[in-house]
Amino acid sequence: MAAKDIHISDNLVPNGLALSKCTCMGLRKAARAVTQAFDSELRSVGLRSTQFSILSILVMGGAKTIGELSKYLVTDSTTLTRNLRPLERDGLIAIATGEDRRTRVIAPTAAGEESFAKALPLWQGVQERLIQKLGDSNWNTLLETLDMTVKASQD
Amino acid sequence: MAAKDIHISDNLVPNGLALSKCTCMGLRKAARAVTQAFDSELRSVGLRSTQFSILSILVMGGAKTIGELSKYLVTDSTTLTRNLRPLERDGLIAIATGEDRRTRVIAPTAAGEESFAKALPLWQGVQERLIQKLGDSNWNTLLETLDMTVKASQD
DNA sequence: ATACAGTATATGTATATACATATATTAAAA
DNA sequence: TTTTAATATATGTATATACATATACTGTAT
Repeated sequence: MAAKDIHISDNLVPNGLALSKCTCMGLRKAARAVTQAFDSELRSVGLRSTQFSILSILVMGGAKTIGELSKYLVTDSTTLTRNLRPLERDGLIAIATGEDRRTRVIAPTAAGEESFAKALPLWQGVQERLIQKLGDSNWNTLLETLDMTVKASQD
Repeated sequence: MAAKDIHISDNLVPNGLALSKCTCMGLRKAARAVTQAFDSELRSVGLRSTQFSILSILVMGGAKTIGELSKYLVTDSTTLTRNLRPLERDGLIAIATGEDRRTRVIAPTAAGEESFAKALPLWQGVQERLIQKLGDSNWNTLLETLDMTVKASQD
């Protein structure tokens, strides 16, 4: 049975809101689908989506502390501490103590920049195919509403 | 430094695509933000977003196999096998062997229906606040483009 | 200068996620 | 009918995620 053949018939709560339109489920579902697509391409260079994101921020934007990264990525800082481990282990980033010695300053290594450079055309391929399938207008709308959603969830 | 003060200045790849507009990063970021909001409400009834989603499908749509759930949720079936564990351990679902004895049929228990009923108004609160903050039109657009994105990622 | 409050990160624990692989069962082929 | 291919789920392993709590450091008040 294909996914599209599954119908959750009785899915209206009393006031008319549909559970099948749960914002959280919809977002997580789409995030899984898209992550699978990106991960599948990036696998050949040994990176995952999350790792590529972190690397891209560091390579394009320069060294950042864990706190800065976690705010930018809307990730708990304890999550980020752990997300950095595989990158450090593989020699793609370096973690140093900052001037404020409570902080850790994360910088890409030469190997990290190289890995990012290898991954970039693969990323670009998936990104472009997705934009093309969605259409420019829908894709732009998607990215805009995602940004709004992040802000709306936070205040 | 606030997240909005962080600027990834040099973020255009040669052909003009911006890394900061990575579809995957945007989706994952928004999924984290929204999940945090829903989880924060659902915590008082001991459910997480993922668990609430699964419960809602079973309660509103009836028993489903792991395969059916995994297709509907765009989740790897091995992930679903594991997602069910906490729900089973807490007595909210029952897992039985189907007529096709390779399959497992997942059904909500009475406790599961009760837990879902308790969670529903909490879910509704977060959902409505989000819709209100985004505006009906933006929210509808979001849910539509998310659906499109799932489809686009899959073919 | 010292005590105390606040901040940045780390660790313990639990769930979420997926790939590679193994197992069990069904369906198809010979 | 026996063999073989396909399907559904489970397990091993690794990463992603966040909360509660602990630790280390900074800044402030006295």
